[in-house]
Amino acid sequence: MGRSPCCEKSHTNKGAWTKEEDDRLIAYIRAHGEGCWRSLPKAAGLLRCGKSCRLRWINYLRPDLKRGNFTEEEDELVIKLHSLLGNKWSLIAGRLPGRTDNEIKNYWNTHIRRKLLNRGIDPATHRPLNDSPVHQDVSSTISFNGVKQEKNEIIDNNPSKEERCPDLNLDLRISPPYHRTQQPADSFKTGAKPLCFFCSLGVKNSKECTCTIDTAAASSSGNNTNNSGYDFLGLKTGFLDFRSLEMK
DNA sequence: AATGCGTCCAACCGCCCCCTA
DNA sequence: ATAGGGGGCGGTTGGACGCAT
Repeated sequence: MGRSPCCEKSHTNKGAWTKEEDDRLIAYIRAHGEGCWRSLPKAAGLLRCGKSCRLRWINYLRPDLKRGNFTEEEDELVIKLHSLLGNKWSLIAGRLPGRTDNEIKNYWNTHIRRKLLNRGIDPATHRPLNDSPVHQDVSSTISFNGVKQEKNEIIDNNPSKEERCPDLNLDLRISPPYHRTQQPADSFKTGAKPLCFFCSLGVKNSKECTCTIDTAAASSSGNNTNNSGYDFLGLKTGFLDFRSLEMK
């Protein structure tokens, strides 16, 4: 017994969307906002699966989408983020305003993969193609555990530890997401604690999350004020300079 | 003009996670 | 505590298009 289908497939259209369907979806969302995708098609008079409506809206109809070619800066940012996050397209998209995960995924597979291959870099590992597998790390991409390890190394301030992914020199600074999460100014006003690295990336309830730890510590000590000095990564620096995570 | 091939990208599929009752 | 539902995500597919032969 599998789970119940998200919609009655026999009564739904599939394939390319028509102009009329687009108009109906846009009009409905303008009037009612993004709500329950499952019930939206019926309410909007669309013979579509709710998921299909969601995808169409997010990837194509949303008014804040940036259409057109990727800039060189966007290219490089995607490459850097991919080297850090792997195929977490939604997280990568969260750092590129106006770009969708689907768009970035397609762009990666069609353009950037080839670009990296031309540079002699394996797009999956971000290592030189002729690099012997014997010398490669077990993980094909930099995992969150790897990030945690790096973060701990910073905190430990121990420069003697071995570097990961030595071929990569990531001159990357991660800033809070452009959208989706709100915090910044208000959190300072209200005294709310800035998000840790994992929360800032949109990873919910991560085991690595330091927000809850700090919050618990703060509440247990009766101290509910902002832990000033910690940035959104949960580090004591003003920002995380990924040069300190250099993988050269 | 017809055909074959490669590329691009919108859309689908199925799994997973999270929330809620 | 847990099962079920809904939403989100990543992988994959297939049709449209352009170019070469």
